[in-house]
Amino acid sequence: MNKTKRSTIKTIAQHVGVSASTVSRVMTGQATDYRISKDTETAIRGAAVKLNYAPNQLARGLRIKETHTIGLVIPDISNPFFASIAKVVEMEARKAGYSIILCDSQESTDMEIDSLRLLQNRNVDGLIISSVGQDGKHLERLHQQGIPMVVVDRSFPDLKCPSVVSDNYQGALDAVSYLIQNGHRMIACLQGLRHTSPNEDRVRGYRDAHQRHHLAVDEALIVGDSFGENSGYIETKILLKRVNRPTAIFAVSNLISLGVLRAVAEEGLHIRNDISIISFDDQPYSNYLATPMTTVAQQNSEIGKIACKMLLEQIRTKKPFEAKAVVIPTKLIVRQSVKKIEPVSVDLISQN
Amino acid sequence: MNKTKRSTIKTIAQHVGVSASTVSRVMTGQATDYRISKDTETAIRGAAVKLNYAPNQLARGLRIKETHTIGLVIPDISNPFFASIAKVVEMEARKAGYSIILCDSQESTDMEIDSLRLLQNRNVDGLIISSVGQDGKHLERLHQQGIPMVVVDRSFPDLKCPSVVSDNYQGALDAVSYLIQNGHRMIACLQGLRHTSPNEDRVRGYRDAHQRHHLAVDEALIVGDSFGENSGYIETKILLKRVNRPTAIFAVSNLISLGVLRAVAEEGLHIRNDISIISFDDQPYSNYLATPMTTVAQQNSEIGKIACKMLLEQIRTKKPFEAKAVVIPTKLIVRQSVKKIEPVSVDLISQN
DNA sequence: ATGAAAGCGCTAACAG
DNA sequence: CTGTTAGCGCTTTCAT
Repeated sequence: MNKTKRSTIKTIAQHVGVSASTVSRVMTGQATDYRISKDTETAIRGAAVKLNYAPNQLARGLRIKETHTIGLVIPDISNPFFASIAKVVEMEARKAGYSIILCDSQESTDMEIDSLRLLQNRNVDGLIISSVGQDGKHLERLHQQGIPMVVVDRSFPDLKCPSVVSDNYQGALDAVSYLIQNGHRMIACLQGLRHTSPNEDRVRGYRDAHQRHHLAVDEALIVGDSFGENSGYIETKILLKRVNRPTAIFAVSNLISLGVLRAVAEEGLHIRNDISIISFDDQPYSNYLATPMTTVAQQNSEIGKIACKMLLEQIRTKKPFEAKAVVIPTKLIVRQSVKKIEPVSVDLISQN
Repeated sequence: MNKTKRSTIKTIAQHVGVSASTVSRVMTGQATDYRISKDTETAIRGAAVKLNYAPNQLARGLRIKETHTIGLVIPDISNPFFASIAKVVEMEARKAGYSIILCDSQESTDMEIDSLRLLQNRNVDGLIISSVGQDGKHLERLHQQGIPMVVVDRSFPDLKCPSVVSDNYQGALDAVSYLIQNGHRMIACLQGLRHTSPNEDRVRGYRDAHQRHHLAVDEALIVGDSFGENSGYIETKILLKRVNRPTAIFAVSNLISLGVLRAVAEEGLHIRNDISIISFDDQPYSNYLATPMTTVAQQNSEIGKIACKMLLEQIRTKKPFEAKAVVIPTKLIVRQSVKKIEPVSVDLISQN
């Protein structure tokens, strides 16, 4: 309706009686470089605020080929882990004058590829991505085109591009070792999306913990196929029906452990008394659950902050990619969801 | 490094041997409108995929004055409530061909105003905002300029702009009535950021519930000033020290109730036995807490979905604003955090 | 110390 | 059925 035309560089040029170029120079802070007289400068600045001028970033971006936007593509913004990363990325980026275009890939590779295309068409200056793909093919393509990017949470061995991830292997190793030290021998591993680096690394930690304690891993106890709540629920339901029920569960994500809680409650069982659990991802509520949960905490904010800094650095220097992989340590937060038990029968095998 | 220039409309024009306009017409799907020959069309399409052409959205936006982006500004993306709204907004928007520029205002009015300016400079086609401001002044300005927008979660009586919010008043009324019906007479209200509509509406519900039961409200029991966890923690600590400790708490947000849990645990007390609680916002974990929590559930996804639809509708029709306020019902989810007690002394006053 | 002109990539009259 | 031209708002040589 009352669509008051936004004032442009031209508007204020004729208002002051100078050329557009001069206005541009003042607005981009090159007044002194071009030795523009103090008078005209103040006149221009005055008119700018009076006419409420703000540069059209679209036009600017088209001209200088820099949009000061960065694309953030993550598998699920409603997952607190990614939400907290998004939060700090947005904050850091904004401080540096960048805006975030958010894409939720919904754990789908197709959606992810679509997002990437879309972001590229919008000329983002860089990309922060937590990829759901099995491989880094589509990322490699972008990389070839010289688009600055950093991968978070999930990494690809063959992708020469900076990444920042938690020490998933060590975190899992710590968790499962703790279970074993507490006497557990039948430990189920509720894994997430397969062939993704956090999943593989955590499962590897699970395996190695067994090996270090000279325990065989029962492949039938490694189940699940998604980081979501439902996978945790379904697999737990099945596990609990087994004649030979595991004494503990290692859940590979916060959502999965939520599913475990649901299943355990439904079966009328109790965490700790009936089955122990350790979950990846500490949450604000972890300590206030029916049984306060022992977790592997990731440093979400650190991950986001470092990723953003690395990306901005890349953008600024326009330097070729360094495939630097930053690994952030995790921390085992011991609470009460693990019962100390006397290992039975099985542990005759392992005399460590 | 290997910065392969993106192909433009021109590239493919000379490749095929036609003019740029023709290419443009084909790419924008106006081939038939302009009765372009099947031959040239297929030739153009062929070249487009071969040269991996994708229109530069910046240039396009500059020209047609539509960027197909919408700005989403929310107080805290790491709050699950807002994260879930962001999720569905992104999904709906994308389906319609729009991208989201995300701004986290960090519960600060200044940041919010900054975000709005920024988004305007980026020529977003519309805005979805959950404002932290005391009034709608800065929103009114945008509104005057004819920028399509819809307000979510928080609304302003004097702002003539569509909004979609939960029925906060009714939700609070239900919750507090439930407490009263269970015999509670000293009910603390842990409120959030004052002068925001959800807070005021919920507090009003709290008051009216008392009135309907002919109970006086003790103003000293209405405390707190932020939707954050810390406010809930601090105020609860203080409440628990009172000689005349309240028997129940009505917490106005999920984060606040988390603070309550922390304080109560720290004091060695137990939810329900020592103090009852109802909290706004149901969460996936609510049912698995030490004492499963009775909550007022909002329909987050609905809110986001409707807001997005309304915005897109506005953008499409370019129709003047309708100040339609959509109100989404809440639902009281009864669990076990409220103890049934025999009202003492005080209730001699109320013989209803 | 400032202006004129060209052009970023695209679309939309207008002209055949 | 297709091409020419102009222009969105900005920056940046190149002049002066």
